[in-house]
Amino acid sequence: MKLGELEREVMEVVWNEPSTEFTVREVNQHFPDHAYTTIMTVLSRLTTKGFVSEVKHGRRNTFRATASREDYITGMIMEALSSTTDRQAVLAHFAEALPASDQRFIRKIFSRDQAK
Amino acid sequence: MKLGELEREVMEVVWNEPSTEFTVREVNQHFPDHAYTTIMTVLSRLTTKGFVSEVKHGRRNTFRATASREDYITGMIMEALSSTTDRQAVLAHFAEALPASDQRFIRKIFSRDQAK
DNA sequence: AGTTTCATACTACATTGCGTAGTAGACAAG
DNA sequence: CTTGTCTACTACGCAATGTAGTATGAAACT
Repeated sequence: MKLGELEREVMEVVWNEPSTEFTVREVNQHFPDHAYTTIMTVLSRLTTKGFVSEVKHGRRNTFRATASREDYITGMIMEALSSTTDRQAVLAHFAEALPASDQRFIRKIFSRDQAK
Repeated sequence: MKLGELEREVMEVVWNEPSTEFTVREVNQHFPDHAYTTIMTVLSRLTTKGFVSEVKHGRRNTFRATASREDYITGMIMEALSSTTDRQAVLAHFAEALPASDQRFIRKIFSRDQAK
């Protein structure tokens, strides 16, 4: 599922501390220019979308990320990839377009677990 | 730039024959359930967005893709990647999540131009 | 030439997603 | 019991997109 701009910014906050449970107020403190209820709405929508889970602690509910940023981005990439029949053309294109440092990194990954 | 659902479907049509110049009617024939003018509007918007170029042939204009599907998808992947500070975590995650056949393919690419 | 056909340009409206936030009601603390 | 805070519910505006009608003008047919 796709995220809007503010939704994404909120996710950045919770992704940065994956094991922390945030109250609305704590999240809101990262967004001084947005109303408390705006952040509530966003968190609520993110809950519906499954990006955060809401834990009820009496009346002070908390939110935490259900998955990591890496999961999300990897998911986006997978989705992009799945939208073509010619995966190899895309992969090749993609590999070439990557900066050299990323290419080296990938090379390293794949030579490391060559055995597997 | 992002595409809507119908916009994307129209792009699929023109991407499938990159060197063909399509008239509106020709594109419309792939969408029997949509009005001619709907397809016109979509093609017009795709022109504005730069995904197709419009060539005026007197009164029967034609449209063709300005870039390949691979370009587009690669662009999406790059954009996804650029939205994190920790590229390597994502790349590693991504590499692991790929099906074995894709992994083999990447391995092959990178071992081929090891020299470069 | 006059009429019919067809393509395009322009305009318009509905829906949806998202950002924005107010208000009401519940509950807790002082 | 009053004041502060938290959540649930509701609402509104805007932009993107899907949808398509109408007007206009050119081409083709007779």
